[in-house]
Amino acid sequence: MRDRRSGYGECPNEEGCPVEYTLDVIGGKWKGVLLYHMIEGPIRFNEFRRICPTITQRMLTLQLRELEEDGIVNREVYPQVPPKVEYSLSEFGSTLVPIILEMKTWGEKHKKLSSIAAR
Amino acid sequence: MRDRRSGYGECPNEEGCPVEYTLDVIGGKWKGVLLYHMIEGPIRFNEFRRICPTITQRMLTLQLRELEEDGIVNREVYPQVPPKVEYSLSEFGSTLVPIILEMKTWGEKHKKLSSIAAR
DNA sequence: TTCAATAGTATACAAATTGATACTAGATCA
DNA sequence: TGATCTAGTATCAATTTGTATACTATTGAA
Repeated sequence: MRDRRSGYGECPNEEGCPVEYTLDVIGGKWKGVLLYHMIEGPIRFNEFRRICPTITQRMLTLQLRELEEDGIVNREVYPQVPPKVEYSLSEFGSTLVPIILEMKTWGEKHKKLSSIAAR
Repeated sequence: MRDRRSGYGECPNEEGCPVEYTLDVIGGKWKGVLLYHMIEGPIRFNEFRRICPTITQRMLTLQLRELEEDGIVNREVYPQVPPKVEYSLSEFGSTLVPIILEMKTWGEKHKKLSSIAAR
């Protein structure tokens, strides 16, 4: 549902489900996690890779590009060698922080509980 | 990342990202939307279909089954013909409501703005 | 001089997720 | 008698996501 013109936007059945709209923006497989790690401040490409070692370079690139296209993250390139590129939440992206923090809170609470239950 | 034993759970790099954990539970393509429509109370299979006409029967079944497996929704079958099956948030599922409501709030606000911007 | 580091791109392929369509049973309605 | 309703299955196709590997340019360090 990436293409907003053929997906959500065209469906005229009602005025559109707000949750569906939100998921259209942050519903990518890794987007929530990436946004989470940007809350603290700008972060570099390879820092992401170290923090989430299970995401591949390709996926990281793709998800960051989509977030950039949607105006959620800013990408700043420093003309250095070796290259330095920093990703950070845009002003618009910052409006998503409450959602991400609710996810963090829930995860912290129930991750703990499920690891206890697993004993 | 459905299989918690091979996905999130096995990765021992740190104690695990809470947002990743949360997305492991509600990250399915339609789960957020389905949970949202259950907030108001129990809802039947075909009611979901009418409310979200773009979800296929198959996907609806699959996503509801996963939510059920994870203890997030209750499925109640009424022995009638034609059949009646109601889905509702479990007590555990209700702990996710704050996340869903944040998504709703955000969607309502920015859906409006983007439809204005589109003129 | 060769190696490491950075932030990627390119390519090929495998696996997982999602979608489209047709089909089912049994009661009720016309 | 045949159509309609419900809550699904079954099967196959298409899309998305993931894996693996090789490659780029430039600087600085060993």
